[in-house]
Amino acid sequence: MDYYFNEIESKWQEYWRENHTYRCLNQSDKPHYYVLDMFPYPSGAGLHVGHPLGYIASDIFARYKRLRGFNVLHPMGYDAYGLPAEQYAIQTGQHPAITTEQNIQRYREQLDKIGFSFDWEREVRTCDPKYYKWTQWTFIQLFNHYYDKELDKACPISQLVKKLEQSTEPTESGKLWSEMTEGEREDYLMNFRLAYLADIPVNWCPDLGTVLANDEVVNGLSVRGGYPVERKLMRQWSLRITAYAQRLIDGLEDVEWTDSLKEIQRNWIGRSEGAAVWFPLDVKANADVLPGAQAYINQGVPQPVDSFEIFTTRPDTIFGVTFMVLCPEHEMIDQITTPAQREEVQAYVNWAKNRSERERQAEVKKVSGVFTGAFAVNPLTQERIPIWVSDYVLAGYGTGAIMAVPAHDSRDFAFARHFNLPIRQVVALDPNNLTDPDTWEESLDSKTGYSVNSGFISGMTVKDAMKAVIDKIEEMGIGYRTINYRLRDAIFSRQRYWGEPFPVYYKDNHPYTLPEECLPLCLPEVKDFKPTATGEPPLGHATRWAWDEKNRCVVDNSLIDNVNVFPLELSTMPGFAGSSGYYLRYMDPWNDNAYFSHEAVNYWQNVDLYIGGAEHGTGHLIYARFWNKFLYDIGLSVKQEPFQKLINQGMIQGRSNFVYRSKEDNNLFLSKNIPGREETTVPIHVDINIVNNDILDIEKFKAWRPEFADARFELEDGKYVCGWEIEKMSKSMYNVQNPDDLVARYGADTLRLYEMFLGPVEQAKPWDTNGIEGVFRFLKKFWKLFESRTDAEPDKAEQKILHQTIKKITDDIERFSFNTSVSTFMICVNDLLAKGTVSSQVVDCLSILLAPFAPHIAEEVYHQLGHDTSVCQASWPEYDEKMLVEDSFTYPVSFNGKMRFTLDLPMGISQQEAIAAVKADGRGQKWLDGKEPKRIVFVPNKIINIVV
RNA sequence: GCGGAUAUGGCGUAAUUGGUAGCCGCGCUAGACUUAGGAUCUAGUGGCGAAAGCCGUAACGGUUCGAGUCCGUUUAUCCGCACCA
Repeated sequence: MDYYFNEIESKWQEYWRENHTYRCLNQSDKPHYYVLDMFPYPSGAGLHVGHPLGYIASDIFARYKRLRGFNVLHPMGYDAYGLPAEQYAIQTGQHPAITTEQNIQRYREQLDKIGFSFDWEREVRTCDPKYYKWTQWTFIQLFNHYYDKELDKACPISQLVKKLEQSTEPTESGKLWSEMTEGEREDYLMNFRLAYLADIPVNWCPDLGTVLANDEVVNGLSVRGGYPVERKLMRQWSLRITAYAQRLIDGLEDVEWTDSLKEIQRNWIGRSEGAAVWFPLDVKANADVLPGAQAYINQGVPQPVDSFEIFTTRPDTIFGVTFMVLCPEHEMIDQITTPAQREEVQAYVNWAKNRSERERQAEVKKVSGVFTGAFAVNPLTQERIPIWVSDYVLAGYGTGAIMAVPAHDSRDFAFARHFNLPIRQVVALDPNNLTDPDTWEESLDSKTGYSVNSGFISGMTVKDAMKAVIDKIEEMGIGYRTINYRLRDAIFSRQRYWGEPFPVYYKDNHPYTLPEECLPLCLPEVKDFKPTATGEPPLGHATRWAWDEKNRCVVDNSLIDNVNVFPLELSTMPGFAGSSGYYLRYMDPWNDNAYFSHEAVNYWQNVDLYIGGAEHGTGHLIYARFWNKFLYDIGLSVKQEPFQKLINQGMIQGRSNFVYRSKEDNNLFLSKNIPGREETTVPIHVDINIVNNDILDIEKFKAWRPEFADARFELEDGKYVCGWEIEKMSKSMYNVQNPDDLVARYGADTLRLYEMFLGPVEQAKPWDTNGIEGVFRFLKKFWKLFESRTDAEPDKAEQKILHQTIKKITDDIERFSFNTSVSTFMICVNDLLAKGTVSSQVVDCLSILLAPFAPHIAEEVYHQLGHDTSVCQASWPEYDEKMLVEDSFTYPVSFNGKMRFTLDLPMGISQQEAIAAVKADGRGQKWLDGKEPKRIVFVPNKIINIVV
């Protein structure tokens, strides 16, 4: 009987569904293992062949772990909130919930056909109120916690309040806590809450009508849609992820991720060690602008404006400072600019402010700036230095003010050259051989030299000088050792509809969170998905928020407590809100009373294996780690790191096919290798589904589009050969391969094996189906092998093949080398077929080995061999070392390092025996030529080398 | 510019981790069985050479009896960050 994959696959998929074969319980005597895929955003385009790549890999591992006796949690769900559904809603009026539901249905159908072993009873959707209740709940916890720097963890804000109540010191605002009004207290606490509201410069995308997080903007364009993004000051919710910067770096030590991904995260967090130094204003030099300066000079009253704080990673170069630079946004520019410079400075600041983010980034090399007329004092040398303004100093990093050392910083160097400012060398690779900096072509940024012209640090290495300078400034009280991070707080508001509503209302303009028992605060219906006429987010259209428990209800965007009416927050949460903790919810998705129970999290701990794309390296994977660490601090999650081992599946690119249309004759198409084709034709994308192995199906091509119905062809060898190119997988290039077609044609098992066979999971690769036949052929051969089995006991040769296969497959799975596993299976089946007979015992064992990879055929074979349970309840076979032992080893024999021949010798022989065997061999006699060897290198089971 | 990675036949890849480079698959060539082949099977397939043999893992150099693998320099490609002081 032939291998009818259709029958087999639908039969077992139904069996698994009916028997809840992959249901996973939270109680078990077995050890636990959690295998997770990054859950997909259900886009309208459906699943393409790139999605299942990671899912197949994780499914193989999950199935393998089950066979190894683990209780495996392997869930799936949907990251269902997102911009595309909402953009579609704006265009068509179709409610995003409906589109999303349809897309989810389609995804589910597609996934089911591939035969995954997900426990669908644990499915989560981020847009489900039962789920986002806990997203909102976590937000409330973030709001109600602050980061205690001494304990180095999040603590309840009530503890901070208690400290403030007991404190006799005034706060930074200058007032005692007890003297503050409620509003002042709320404002003050806002500086500490882990979820806080603040006026911050944000990435505003006018076309999307929302703000975006840093990782959602690339080169000044939005990741979604590619619209321009501008900087804008807005009142927004943010998460104080920067409080966790150090722990996010440290935690990378404890996880098994690739070095490159860890490095991406380290770079994104961007830790820099250095010093903050106060550069006082030179009051005398600025007397004409500084209020109170004359009084200070004449009568010695306190200094009116004290100083600028700068951050530097090169405190050792402080003797080389020749000017200071402020960012255009710096708040003190107005106070220090001299009347003579005022007009010019204001013009520059305005110009800088109105430049788009993209312009600024595109013109990085262009130097611009303006002198304020003011001067500061180098606190170490008492030297007077001019203060400039330039947009190469960024407002968001450090303090927005720098000390410029043009000799040793390339940007300062370019600035100094452009404005003709002095350059002073204070570091040299060779202190005895200094050259005039004015003749330099570039600055000396290296940290390997020695300090020169630098007072007490002259002669020290840069490293020592750094330490000495920091010690000195701390001693003098003019600065301190500090660390800066590039990481910014995560902007958490989106002016969009399709997201989690904030559980927040406003009283006297101050935000308060809803009581927990009021959650979830459901997303209301709106009649329009666009912003309101007054510029409010879409939720401003809502007239009734569906919520009326506990005698409270929300009407007209307002919370009514029967006495007062409070407006609600109208923005929604960003995409990463729902995806930051979903892996924890899978542990206990039915729980209505908690995010997840202590029992569940104590059992599962964290994700053992996480598979997904590296493109989430600076987004989801940072946010989720932050989210988890916060939940850890408040006693919910039990591990500091959410994802123990992480594998990044490589991106699958599209492989486009082309036909070549003659320039003269629109109906004539030339095959790729026709001479002169390149000059006389235009390549046209052709649907890859009507091309097989680069050979065009001419009839299907004619039927594809009316314009090609009368097409004529110039063929080669009777075939039309198409051209091809690797491009992004996209509808417009007709190169999207969806898995359904392949499943229909070859079956799910072939698709699964083929996706693995394509190459290492981690590697990016173009999709092509050129090799899929070979994998299909293998399954047919395996089926043939199964049908030709005998009831005899397996003989020695079979056992050797089998045990080699067990060993190889086991090793391959353990190191995620699934492409070599497929090869191993092929070799095994070829060997057994070549041998002629195979014992059903061997086939039985092979069905278990194959079950993770090709579960349907394995299940069918396993049952036909007389088992009445699912193959996934079998146990993984152990190989027997004895079956693998070779009785001889083939030694390469070399003379004077040159390999001359090989010699089969028994295992475990001694050097004497080996050399005797070489001497006995005719080839050995020839090379020794009667001489005694000078030296013998003998490595058992490796090599025999003879020096003559 | 900084950081990370990769480089092997016509193609995807493999190499017991320093030990006969090219397993497995695709493609290709020849053959068998066939009314037929988008089925199946057999043999061959890195290059040069009639053969013996020589050459060959991006390039050059080094360590080693022995290097695809380790070290150094260079080149190319991919990815991440990018005026982060």
